Amino acid sequence: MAGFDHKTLDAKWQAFWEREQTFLTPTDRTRPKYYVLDMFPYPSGDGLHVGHPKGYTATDVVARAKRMMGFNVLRVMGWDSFGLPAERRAERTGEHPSVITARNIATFKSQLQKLGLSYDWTRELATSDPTYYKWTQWIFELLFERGLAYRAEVPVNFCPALGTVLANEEVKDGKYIETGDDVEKRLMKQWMLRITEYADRLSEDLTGLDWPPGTHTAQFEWIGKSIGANVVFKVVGSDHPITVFTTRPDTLFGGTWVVLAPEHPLVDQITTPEQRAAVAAYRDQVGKRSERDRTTEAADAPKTGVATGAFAINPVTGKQIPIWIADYVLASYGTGAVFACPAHDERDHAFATKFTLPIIEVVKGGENVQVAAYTGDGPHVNSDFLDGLDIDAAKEKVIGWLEAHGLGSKSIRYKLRDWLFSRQRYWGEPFPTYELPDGQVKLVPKSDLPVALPQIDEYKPTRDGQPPLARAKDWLPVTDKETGQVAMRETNTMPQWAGSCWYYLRFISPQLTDQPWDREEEKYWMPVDLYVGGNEHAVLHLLYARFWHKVLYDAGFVSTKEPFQRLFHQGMIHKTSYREPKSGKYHYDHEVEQRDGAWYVKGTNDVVETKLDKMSKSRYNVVNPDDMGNEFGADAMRMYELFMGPLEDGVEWETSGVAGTRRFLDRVWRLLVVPADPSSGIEADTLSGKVSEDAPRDNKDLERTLHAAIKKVTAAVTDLRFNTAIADMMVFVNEATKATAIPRDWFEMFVKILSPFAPHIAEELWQRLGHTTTITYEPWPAHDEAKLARDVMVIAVQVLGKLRGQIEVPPDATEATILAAAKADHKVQQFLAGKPIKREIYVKGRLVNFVV
RNA sequence: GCGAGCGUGGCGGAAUUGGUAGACGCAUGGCUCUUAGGAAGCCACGUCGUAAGACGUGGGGGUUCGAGUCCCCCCGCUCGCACCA
Repeated sequence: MAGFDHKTLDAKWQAFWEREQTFLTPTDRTRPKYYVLDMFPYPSGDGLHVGHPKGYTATDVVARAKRMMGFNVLRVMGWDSFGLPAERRAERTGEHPSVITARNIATFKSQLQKLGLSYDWTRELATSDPTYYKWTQWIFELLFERGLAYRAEVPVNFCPALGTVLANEEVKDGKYIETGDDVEKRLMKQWMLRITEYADRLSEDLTGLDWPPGTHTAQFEWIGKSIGANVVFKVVGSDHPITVFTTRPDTLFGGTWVVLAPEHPLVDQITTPEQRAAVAAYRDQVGKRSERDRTTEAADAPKTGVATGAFAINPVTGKQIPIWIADYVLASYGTGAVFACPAHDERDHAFATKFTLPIIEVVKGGENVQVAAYTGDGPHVNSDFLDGLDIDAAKEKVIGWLEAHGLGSKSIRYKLRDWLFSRQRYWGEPFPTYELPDGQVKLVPKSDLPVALPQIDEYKPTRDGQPPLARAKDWLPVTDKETGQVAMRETNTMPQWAGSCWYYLRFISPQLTDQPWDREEEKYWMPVDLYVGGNEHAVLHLLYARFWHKVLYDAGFVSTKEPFQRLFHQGMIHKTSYREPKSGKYHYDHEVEQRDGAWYVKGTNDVVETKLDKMSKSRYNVVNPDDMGNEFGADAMRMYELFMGPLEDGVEWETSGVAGTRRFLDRVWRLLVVPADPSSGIEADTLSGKVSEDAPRDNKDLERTLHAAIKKVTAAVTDLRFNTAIADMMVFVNEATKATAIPRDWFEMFVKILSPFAPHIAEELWQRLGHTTTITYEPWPAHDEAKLARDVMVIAVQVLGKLRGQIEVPPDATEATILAAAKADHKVQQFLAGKPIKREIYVKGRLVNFVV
């Protein structure tokens, strides 16, 4: 054995931490706090792959280092345990989802524990636990009481053949993508959350957050605030005017027709008898398309539409313009009606081209607006009182004019829609509501929470398409205490997002039974100082959680406006997958071989395609962290996860890289320990004697690399740039391996900075150095800037920007002596060769450049 | 289509932010030790060249004493967004 016995060490120290409760959250409140949080996983049946621990290892290094730096650290893990896969499995096997979920959680937990992650497991929680979802329901009641939860008839994708509701993603061209069964729009009463009420604050408060710019932008654009105007178009021969929303009221003079969404209520009233058949046919055709399909076409895609035969009056020109219907206008956005200005809008231009409608230029600056729309700025033309103004000035003026004439007003719209909060599933939080015979909806009294999920015999929807909870016949009726009437419980459940909207608060006091969290503790711990997770949650989860948090803030239950002060997305770990193109069959990497630059199934001529893919069981490219831990140890595995490359980058897993970090740890081990080697007569480990109190302290190279590593690792805890910090630790160990002796305090400093990365071996080394307590709370070493200086400065000498030599000078050498020394260098002299020096450039401590 | 980002050895990646390109690691080759295998240690490792040296960060051009880094054009890849009025 050339190094340490990782199996013994990993088990020994994991047992020690558990026995000593080393990672129990501290209770004194005098020290500064640090709340570091991982996005908690959905405990899938597949277990962990090596991609999961990347983020968890990064946060673990931060947590462990912060503890040593004197912070009280809140470091916790839980389970986002409601969700579809467990329900689907239950449908197949009849096993209760809670049983499936509990088993998966046990697997995940044991896999995580084998990595030595320093979670306070006494705070573990699961969103599907009634003691947890009791408070999810409690927050829902708060939303309801504040007018932010309401019920609405919402069209859902209903598949009669399957008797179930489908997500938009599952429907294409009116068919279920899996089976091809017809899908119809069916109105269902659904819970909605009024997130749009918080649109402005969700947008504005992003500014103060330390978030990746991409995520910041994604949320900002998702909310999609646009400022414009509502403009009233009178309809010829009708009392019902059309209100359109536009962000370009300045182009009204170029407005040559109006388009209504096919579903617009006015369509029936205004369509002329001649056009009725065409309109009906078009509406029928559009009705089959989902809104998603309608909105996933390019702006310049060919347009469809039908004229209603009716005419509207352009409010600024007074001219009559035709009214059309077209599917690119959506009933659910704006007012469901637009006016078209083909000269300055791509969609309108495509429409005008298709149906030969007039195009009037009103902003100068483009080429020929008959050929292509011009969307840039410029002076207005053909626009009466707007002529000569730029877009901003024209907008302001025309809105003033519209308001003065009662024909419109300034208006703000958001892309963000209210949040559809009902799911027709079993494995989710039941709504704490019931409906009286008269349709009135009431909340279950808070003292009766939680409304627990009832047992049912089958997890499928009912024959008539009711959600699975409708099968719980005994559970459905409930007596309203106020009126004595028998009411019916809600059969929808909440979406998976619900539980993850507030779990970071429950971690603060997860065992509390009479409150969701302790208010004083919340003031101490919030906000989350560092939140790490994948960027697939850039919008939905992170936006929904912010929304709930703001509601809780308004209600006085939390003390911060925002939950997550700093956000970081770790990159995904990929692995090559091998797939036979014909059959679509995947192969493990040991089943394939490379010949003449192509890949084949071993021993055959069957070609396989290679692709760098996400790890997934179905692609046969999963690397299991348990295998890595068994072969190389948890510490080597942890270090490789962070050494692979920058944390935010997606990289390919290379198992040979783990062997490299393992070799590094073996080298560290041998600095202190001579490993037992029975074959050469050494029966037990002994201390090497290399690390000693009286080792000479004049090894400047060793001291410098130590302090450089301390500096880099300390910075890495803040920057989350671990790969180069590990490289610097390797440099120190290479230097220490060369040294004949290492002062004991230097080695101890190194073991301390190593400990967040490789805690098992660090604890063992610490103990063998004679310490009796854990290294977890040892004070973090500080680097000494003076010790980073070298005895000699190496200065590069360039002539005309090309490297021609190097000189060594004392660190305190003046510029003049350095320049003189550089000129004296014989190699440099060859290139100067009597030519006059025009310029001498000296970059402090780095280089000299002569221009000749 | 629009937007953002990226392109560096056989591979993952470094580069003090305009100052010695290739740190650290993987893979590979050589040597030492070893009965052997393995481990460990040492050395080499961008290309061409015996060497001096020349060339070299996707390609082309520019700014500069000096460019992987800044500017312009092109090529390629990745990730977002996708008729939002």
